[in-house]
Amino acid sequence: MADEHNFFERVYIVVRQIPYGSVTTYGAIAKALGAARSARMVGWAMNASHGLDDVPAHRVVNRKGLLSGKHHFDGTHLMQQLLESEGIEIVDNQIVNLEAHLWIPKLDFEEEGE
DNA sequence: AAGGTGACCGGCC
DNA sequence: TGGCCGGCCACCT
Repeated sequence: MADEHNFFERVYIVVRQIPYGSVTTYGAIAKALGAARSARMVGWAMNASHGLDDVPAHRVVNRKGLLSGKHHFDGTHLMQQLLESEGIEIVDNQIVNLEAHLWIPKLDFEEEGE
């Protein structure tokens, strides 16, 4: 009954599966949705994720590990502190050793049937 | 219905 | 890594 017909929901589903202390990139999410070229749409979906406590948008960063979306959070450093709270080091709004915390979502665009 | 927008990505220098 | 340019695609007005 999930509104998976919406691209946004698809993004939320993936983001919600991001484990604690891990982060992922827009490209990875987009790829998991089968639309690696729609990475921008992923960001769009995140923008709509405001108010959705089920969507840890703070665990989503751009390709370089930059907290691109921190600017949209309630607090300026809210996103950073959230990540640091999970054991992720952040310097200059950028994740340190991104690959160490990088988590690539599996193709769950049909995993929801579980 | 059409145009503009955007929390991006990849390629090139 | 960093800066610039084009492409991409769904959402909003």
